[in-house]
Amino acid sequence: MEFTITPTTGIPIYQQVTDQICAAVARGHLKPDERLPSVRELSQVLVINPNTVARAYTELEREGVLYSRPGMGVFVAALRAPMPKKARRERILSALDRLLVEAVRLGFGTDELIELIEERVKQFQWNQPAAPVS
Amino acid sequence: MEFTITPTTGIPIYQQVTDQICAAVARGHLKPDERLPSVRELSQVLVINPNTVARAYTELEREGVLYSRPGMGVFVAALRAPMPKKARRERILSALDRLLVEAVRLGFGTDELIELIEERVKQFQWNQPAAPVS
Amino acid sequence: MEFTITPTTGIPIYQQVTDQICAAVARGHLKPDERLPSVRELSQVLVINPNTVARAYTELEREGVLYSRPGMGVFVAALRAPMPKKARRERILSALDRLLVEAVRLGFGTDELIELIEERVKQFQWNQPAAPVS
Amino acid sequence: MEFTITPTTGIPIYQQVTDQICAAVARGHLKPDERLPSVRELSQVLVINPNTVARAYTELEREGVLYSRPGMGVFVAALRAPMPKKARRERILSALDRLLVEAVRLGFGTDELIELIEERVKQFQWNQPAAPVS
DNA sequence: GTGGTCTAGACCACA
DNA sequence: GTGGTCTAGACCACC
Repeated sequence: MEFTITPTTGIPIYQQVTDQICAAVARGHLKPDERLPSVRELSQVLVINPNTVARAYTELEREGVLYSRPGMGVFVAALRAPMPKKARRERILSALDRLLVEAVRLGFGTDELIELIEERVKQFQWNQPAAPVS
Repeated sequence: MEFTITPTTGIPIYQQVTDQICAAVARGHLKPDERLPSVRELSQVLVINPNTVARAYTELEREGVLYSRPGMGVFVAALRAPMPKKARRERILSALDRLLVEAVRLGFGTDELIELIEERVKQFQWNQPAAPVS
Repeated sequence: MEFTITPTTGIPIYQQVTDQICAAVARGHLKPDERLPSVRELSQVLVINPNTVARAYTELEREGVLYSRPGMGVFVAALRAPMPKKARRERILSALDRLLVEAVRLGFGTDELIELIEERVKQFQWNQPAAPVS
Repeated sequence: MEFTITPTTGIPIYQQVTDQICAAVARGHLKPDERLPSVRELSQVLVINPNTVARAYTELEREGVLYSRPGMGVFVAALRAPMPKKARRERILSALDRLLVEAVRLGFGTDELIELIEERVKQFQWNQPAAPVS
């Protein structure tokens, strides 16, 4: 459970938190019913406002990735039914298009881009599909 | 010159405009010294606020992708020197990471992702590096 | 005496306990002067914190539904005088409105809703008024 | 578009707002692409904090009931695909059970309850199914 | 101790 | 003008 916040990147802090939690869940670093750090705890570690952590937790709870038991803490939810194939495909294509637009703007070729992806994937310690979390 | 605006996608409208112009330039659909539609014209076609189009043009002018001749209109600038390699790499990696986070969340594996990219690239009619435009 | 606890439903656990005890009393599954399981016992069965069970018992004692004999345990109280008609009506209307809001959100029609209620009531094995318990 | 806030009822304010907007949409009082009052406007009318209104709007946006265009305002989304029958049924049954528990506690009989519902439904000006909104 | 809600006020980006 | 994010600090209910 190591999170990194980059406040200057334009990506909202609460979203950086949700993304990293999702990735940790999908890769199995966080297992079902495992307890996450408390709101106050995590806010101190990341040096951000407790409300910001709470917002991240709340959103993931509504997405079904986490569940909270007041007085007890926040926990990883059991794996959920996979989302419809079509919706899943649409979401990844939308994200992919954003990358391709940037690649075109920067003058990257297909081969160079794929090479870059394969390199980055290794750093992610990820190459097999994990359980979808949202 | 066919642009598509999706107001609800979270990506600012002015940025959707700049992205699509950049892509058109990089892929040769817009050639140097070619004239773009006037602010008023384009705003009517896309059904968006003229200020938004003006902002997109201004930004691209500042980036050196376009130039304006007062009273004549806005034109595509000549190809520019490529940006520093390090900055270029950082920008594409940042965009790439956002895609990978989404892919992990949705449970895509490396192979499935790369396959998807190759398929999408064909639809983009793009596989060779073009001149960088910003 | 079979209780079901659903920790994730948003309804506080102590309230789920009081609700189910009240319902059991009102439907005659628990009779006056019958002894309830001890706090420790029930907390083990339901896998919840003993404090939570204690709170439920204390609350029902305060409401006059249960009484405790120190050293002996907790017992079902004799039936009490009904609460004022106006207060009773206000409480059920408040609960009813919450249901109706949900029904409207989900697009249920009046008929469909009432049909559902009649079906559910049968499963509750309840169709005659029982003595009010709180 | 008349909203009523009851701060003392225990139901969170932001949820009272979301409920009333949902009901208005489902009953057709708010039509697709209709603009809602701005965050600041509504917060002044209801005498609550702008953040609270914003939270209500944000949640409904994520549920797909509303959409926002930064700089323009918040609008009613087009009707969405209905949710799966099973999920819909589960949600209404869960809400229904909460009502039945209260009814049993207060000693209401089936007939009395249904009579009450039919009476309340008339005040809601609602008896036909409307489009589901969440 | 835990999470949940609300208020207040600031700053930014968008149109 | 609009919505979006973040901080600060308060209060409450729950366990």
